[in-house]
Amino acid sequence: MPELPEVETVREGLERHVVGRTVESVTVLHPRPVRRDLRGPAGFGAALTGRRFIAVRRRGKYLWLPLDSGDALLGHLGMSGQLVVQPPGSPDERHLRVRFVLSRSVEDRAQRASRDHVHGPVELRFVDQRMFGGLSISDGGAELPPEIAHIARDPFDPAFDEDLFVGRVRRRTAGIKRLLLDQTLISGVGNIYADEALWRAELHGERSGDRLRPIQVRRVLAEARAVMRAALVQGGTSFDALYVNVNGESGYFDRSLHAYGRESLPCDRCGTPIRRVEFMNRSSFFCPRCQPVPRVRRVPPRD
DNA sequence: ATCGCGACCTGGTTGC
DNA sequence: TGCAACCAGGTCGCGA
Repeated sequence: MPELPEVETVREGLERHVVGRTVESVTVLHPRPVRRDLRGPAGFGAALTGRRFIAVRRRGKYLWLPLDSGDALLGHLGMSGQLVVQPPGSPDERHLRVRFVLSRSVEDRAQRASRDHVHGPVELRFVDQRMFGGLSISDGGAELPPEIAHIARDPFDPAFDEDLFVGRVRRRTAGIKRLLLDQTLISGVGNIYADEALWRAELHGERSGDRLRPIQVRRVLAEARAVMRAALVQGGTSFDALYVNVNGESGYFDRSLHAYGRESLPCDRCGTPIRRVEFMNRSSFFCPRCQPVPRVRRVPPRD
């Protein structure tokens, strides 16, 4: 379940191993992951062949790789996506969907020789069991793909506007968890870190945005930052070399979770069993004592 | 504009 | 042992 920390870990890996390389060939093994690209699988591959990756950027859970053409390769990992860098010839992953064979230019080889000892071709592979994720080419999207212009800045973006976020949350009637998951308000937060941030802030996810004090919104934002920062530090150390993992490192971080996935286990603060409830067709975990359900029930408007 | 829900996907796990 | 139901959840699109 890649959220911001996992995606940032992938970004760093790609920056190290893919930037500067040129696309020699592209093989789309399943059409679904490139469904958003109107060129179709063949056109997608043709448009990328011969292009060079010049950077890797991220906003929230989206990644994009600006190309030497001014366009960009835009990607989202969805629920189960991975981007891995492998030596050519290594066995295909079970759910390999797209393969990019990358070469390294002579000038780039000289430039980066001290940072990266892999000189031969490598493969960038998009692996995705459930295929909620995808790749597409964003025309002119090097700076910021227009497809994701509606996504808010994430809390690690230096230009993230905290006052703006607080103001927008406090004008909304939806529960704070739903608002944390709204990528147009704040990006990068998913179900796991939303629950963790709320546990740390001692707020129930159903508390309406417009009934929260500014300091409470600031608190949950600070906790979201803190928990994602901690995950990022751990995730960043869980791989090196060529293998850029997405799912693997969440296992490391499991041990640091206080709410998510801990149904019936004692709250680490007060010992009360953690509760699990259905929410938005998924699960929410919270401590019923530290995070009391709001007294005034939010009722959806009738008629 | 905002809210809240269902659809999209696959495969590992659970229960009968 | 076999099979079906359930569960994981990010994002989009829709109706209200």
